[in-house]
Amino acid sequence: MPRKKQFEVDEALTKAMREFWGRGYHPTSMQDLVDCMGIGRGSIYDTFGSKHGLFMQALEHYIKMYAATFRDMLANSSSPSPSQSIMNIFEGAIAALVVEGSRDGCFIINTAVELAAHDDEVAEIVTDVFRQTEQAFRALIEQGQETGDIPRTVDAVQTARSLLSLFIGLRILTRSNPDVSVLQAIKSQAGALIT
Amino acid sequence: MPRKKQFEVDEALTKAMREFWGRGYHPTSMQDLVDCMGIGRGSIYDTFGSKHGLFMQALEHYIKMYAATFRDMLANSSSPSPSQSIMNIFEGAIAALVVEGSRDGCFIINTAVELAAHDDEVAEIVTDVFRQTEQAFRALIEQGQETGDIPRTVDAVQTARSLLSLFIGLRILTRSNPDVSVLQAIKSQAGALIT
DNA sequence: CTTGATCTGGAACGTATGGTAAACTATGCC
DNA sequence: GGCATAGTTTACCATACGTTCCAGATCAAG
Repeated sequence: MPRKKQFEVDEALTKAMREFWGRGYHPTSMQDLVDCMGIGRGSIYDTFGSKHGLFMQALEHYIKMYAATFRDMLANSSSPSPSQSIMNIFEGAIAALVVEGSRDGCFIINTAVELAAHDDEVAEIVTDVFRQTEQAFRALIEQGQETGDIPRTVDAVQTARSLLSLFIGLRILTRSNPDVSVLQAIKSQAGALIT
Repeated sequence: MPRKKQFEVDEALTKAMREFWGRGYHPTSMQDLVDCMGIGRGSIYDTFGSKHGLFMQALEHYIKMYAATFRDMLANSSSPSPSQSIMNIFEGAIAALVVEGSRDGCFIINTAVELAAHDDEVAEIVTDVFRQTEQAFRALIEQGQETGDIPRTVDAVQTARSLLSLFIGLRILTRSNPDVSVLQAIKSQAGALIT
C-alpha cells in the first residue's frame, strides 16, 4: 500500500558517517548532512529521528564496519600469524594516511575526545569499544603464545593495554602531524612489545 | 588619560582556557564565555578580537603553563632522576583523573582532534607541541643515559616517540574510560621502555 | 571641574541552526 | 480508479549563534 523508500538507508548512513567522521559532530550541520546524504531534511528526520540519533547510528555503523576487523582477525584461522595481525592493524592506520592521504583518524577516538566527557551515552559505547579492542589485542597475544609466535614472557594483559594506548596515540598523531617516521617508530615499538 | 581595564587579562584568559579545554571549541558559545569570564561581550572582542582569536590565545596560554613543565624538568638540576621525571609525567596525568576527578584530558590533544584536521593555524601549533614533547622525552632519556639512570641500549629517538604515543593514548582514555588499572598498565609500560 | 580617551554592558543585527508541519507525490490493495 | 499509507519536498519556526555598535561609566591629565 505505501510508497517505498527511494534511497538506500545504509548508503545514506555511510555518507553521514563519513561526514561526522571527518568533521566531528558539532561542526557538521543538518544542511551539510542534507547535501552530502542526497536526501531531504524530512527523510532524515523520518528515518533517523534527530541529528544526535543519526550520529549514534553512524557511530554504530562505523563500529560494525571497522571494529569487526579486529574480531575477524581472531576468528579467521587462515589469517597470518597473530603478531602479523597486530602489525597489520598498525600498518593499516599508517597506510590510511600515506596511501589515501586521509587525516580523519579513527571515528571512535575522535568521538571519545569530542563527546565522551559530556555525553554518557557516547561514553558508554566508546568505552566499550576500547575495552573490546584491548580484549582483541589480548586474545591475539595469547593465541600467538599458543603457537610460539609470541614469547611466553610477554604479559598479555599489560601488553594489550600498551598496544591500545600506542594505537590511540598513532591515530591522534595522524590527525595533525603527517610525519610518517614518527608513526613508523610507534608501529615498530608495537612490534618490539610482542617479540 | 584613559580608563584602566577593570579585569585581569590573564585571569579572564585562564577562565576561557578552562572552558575551551573542558568542552572544546565548537560547543562553547560566546554566551558561555561571557558567563564564565565574568566580563562583557564588548570587552572580550576589544581584548581578544574574536572567538577564534580568544581560543588561540587560550591555547597559547595553556602551552605556556603546562608544556613548560616538560622543559623545566630538563633544566632543573635539583629534580629527581630523568627516569623519575618521565614517570612523574605519566603519574600526573593519572592523578588529574584520580585526585581531581577531571576528565578534561589534555587541551592540546583535544584540540588536535577537534580542529587540527581543518584549521592549519591550529595544526601548526599542535604539531609543534607534539614535536617539542617528543624532543623533551628524548632529552630526558639522553640525560638519563649520561648518568647511568637509563640503559644505553635504549634507542632515545624511538623510545621518545613511543612515550609520546603512550602518553597521548593515556590522555585520551582518561576522557572516556576512568578505568585506572588500564592507565596504570600504560604508565608501567612507559617505565619498562626506559629500564 | 572639565575634557578627552578608554572601557563596559547590553541592546541589536543578520545569519544559521536544529527541528517541525503541511502540502504534495508515489505506491499497491480493494 | 479510488483510497489509505507512507515518502518526499518545501516552507517555515523559534532559537541561538558570532559579531557589531553605542550610550553611559570611569578614569587621568590639564
